[in-house]
Amino acid sequence: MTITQLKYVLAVAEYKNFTLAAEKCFVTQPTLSMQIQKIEEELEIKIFDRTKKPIQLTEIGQKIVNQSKNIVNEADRIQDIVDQQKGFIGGEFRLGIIPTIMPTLLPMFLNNFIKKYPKVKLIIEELNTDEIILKLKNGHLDAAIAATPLEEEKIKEIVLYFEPFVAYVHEDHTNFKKKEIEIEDLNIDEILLLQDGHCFRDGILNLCKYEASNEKAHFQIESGSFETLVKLANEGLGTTLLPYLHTLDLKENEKLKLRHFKEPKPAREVSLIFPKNELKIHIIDALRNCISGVIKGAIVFQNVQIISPLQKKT
Amino acid sequence: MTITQLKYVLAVAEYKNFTLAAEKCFVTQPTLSMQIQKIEEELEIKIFDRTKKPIQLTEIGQKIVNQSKNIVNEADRIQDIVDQQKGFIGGEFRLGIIPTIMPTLLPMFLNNFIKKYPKVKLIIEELNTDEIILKLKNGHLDAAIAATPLEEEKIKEIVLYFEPFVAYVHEDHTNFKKKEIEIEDLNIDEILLLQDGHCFRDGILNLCKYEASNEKAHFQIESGSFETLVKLANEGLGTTLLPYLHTLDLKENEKLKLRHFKEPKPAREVSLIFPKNELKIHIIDALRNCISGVIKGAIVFQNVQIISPLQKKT
DNA sequence: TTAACTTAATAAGTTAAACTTATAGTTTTT
DNA sequence: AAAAACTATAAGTTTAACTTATTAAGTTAA
Repeated sequence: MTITQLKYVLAVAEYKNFTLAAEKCFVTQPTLSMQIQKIEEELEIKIFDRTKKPIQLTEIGQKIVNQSKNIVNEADRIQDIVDQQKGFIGGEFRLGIIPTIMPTLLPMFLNNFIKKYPKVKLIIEELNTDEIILKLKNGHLDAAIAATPLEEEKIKEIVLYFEPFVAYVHEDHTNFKKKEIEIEDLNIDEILLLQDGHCFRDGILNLCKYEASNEKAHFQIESGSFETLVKLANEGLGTTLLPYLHTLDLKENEKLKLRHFKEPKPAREVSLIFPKNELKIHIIDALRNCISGVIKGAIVFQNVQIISPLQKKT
Repeated sequence: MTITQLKYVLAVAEYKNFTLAAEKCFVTQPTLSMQIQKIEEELEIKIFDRTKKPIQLTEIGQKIVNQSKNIVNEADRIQDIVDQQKGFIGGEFRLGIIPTIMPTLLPMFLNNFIKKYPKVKLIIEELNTDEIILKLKNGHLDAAIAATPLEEEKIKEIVLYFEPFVAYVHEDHTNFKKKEIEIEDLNIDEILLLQDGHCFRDGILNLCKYEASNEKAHFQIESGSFETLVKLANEGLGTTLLPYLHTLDLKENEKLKLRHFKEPKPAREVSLIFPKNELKIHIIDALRNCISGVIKGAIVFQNVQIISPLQKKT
């Protein structure tokens, strides 16, 4: 049994097709067929059920695939360990970003980063916080950008910036007449929120002293993007809260509806998070420097109070 | 990088000697030298510092060795997975046993087991409970025999038997005159205990309503074996508690000093414990049946109260 | 239902890798 | 200084991995 054979098995399991899998492995189809046969003979089991079309995994085959993923993953980390020791800034780097940060932050640093570190192959995934934590722990991600603090045992957080929330108010609302508003001016019943799963939503619920045990009957409208929420607010359907960076993209007439909070402004803490093993710490450092550089020009430091992204457990 | 190369690296790291490592790997010394060189070239680092005698690992080499252990371990599990699927009873099986169970239980079933399952290569280690839990979790052990319940998330327990505690009392002590004694007759200050780390000790402390926060000033005498404790008790230095199976090995004149408890007798629960992944469940089943068989002749069921091996967190 | 197509397996041959024996070069021990 | 212990190198063999070419089997389309 070789690591190469395991990689072939994983490829066939993924593509359900020997020919395609062979291409992806940069070998010819007979090579791959023979190697698969060899490992099947060695273990004296069939990994694939070739009678089905497309090819299916056998029961034991599925178990072997799962274990093979572990092995191949762990094997790939050898190179990471070496790179870290050498201080080499390069190789694959998988970065997760939560949806409410992705569209504003990514364009600010991405170009800069890939020019500065051309040897790094950055693979970016949009994921919510729960998925990110899972993937950081099992090694599918090298780092992520999310709202913190998360209080996760095996995950380290480095704060990048504090992003104040800004209220987006309809012209007819009483808050529209105020220059600055306070948390007490908000009514949980009239706030438009992102659908569940977005940690930004949890943060807002904390802000409004929402108890996790309550029914959700109030929130009839929940969207997956701020754009929708802004449009709904325009229709007079409620107030929404936007992270500061999102407000920069609004049209001029929409910006008039923004109302900042009095200090200390409610804000979210945005951090670069990564496993405590610090496997790719050099790339993480590079990334942090890069983001800190661009963010200084965009967010001035203010007196803020941090809203936790975790739901309060009453 | 191949699994074979990683195994060679591990062998050299273990034996600090290419020639010896080569033997253990069943290849010639040049083969091993060349393969080590090859992986070093591929990673462009030196794993071993050959200037030192005996050969030492470099800093990065140590990290690679650690990771290689993971990989090789995970790779070995492929065969386990296949064996499990086939219901094959064989291969290596690593069993941990706590020191207070080892000398009495092991001789009772070992011969029987190895005759019944000649294909199983049983590797037995004497370890205390903490070490056992650690090694079960990281895969260095396949199963273990320990006092339970342990309330460990990822570990499954199958009760083998309940083993009553028996008091061993000096002739001059008031308890010596009683036919049966009660827990209340015991005074924590005069009980001879095993040194810390043995879970049997923790069990006894629970039994005597010892509070974990107390000072340990009372226990001046703590030994690593029951033999010593018995001798100390013979000298009139205190009372000790023995698990029932240990009392069978006492000399006739010593047996006269044993005092059983009134029912419900304090007892420890002895279980076969193993990771919930149930990787070697067939061997575990075989082992359980084997032990249950011999134990039925040795311990008759009685009314008992289980003493937890965990220290109570008042 | 036959022909064309898709896909996996097999055969034969090549290349590359892993391994062997023999030997040279170091360092350590006596 | 010689012997011993140990690793590296060289040359050659065996084995394994891979290639191209072809066959076989199943699927789709005419």
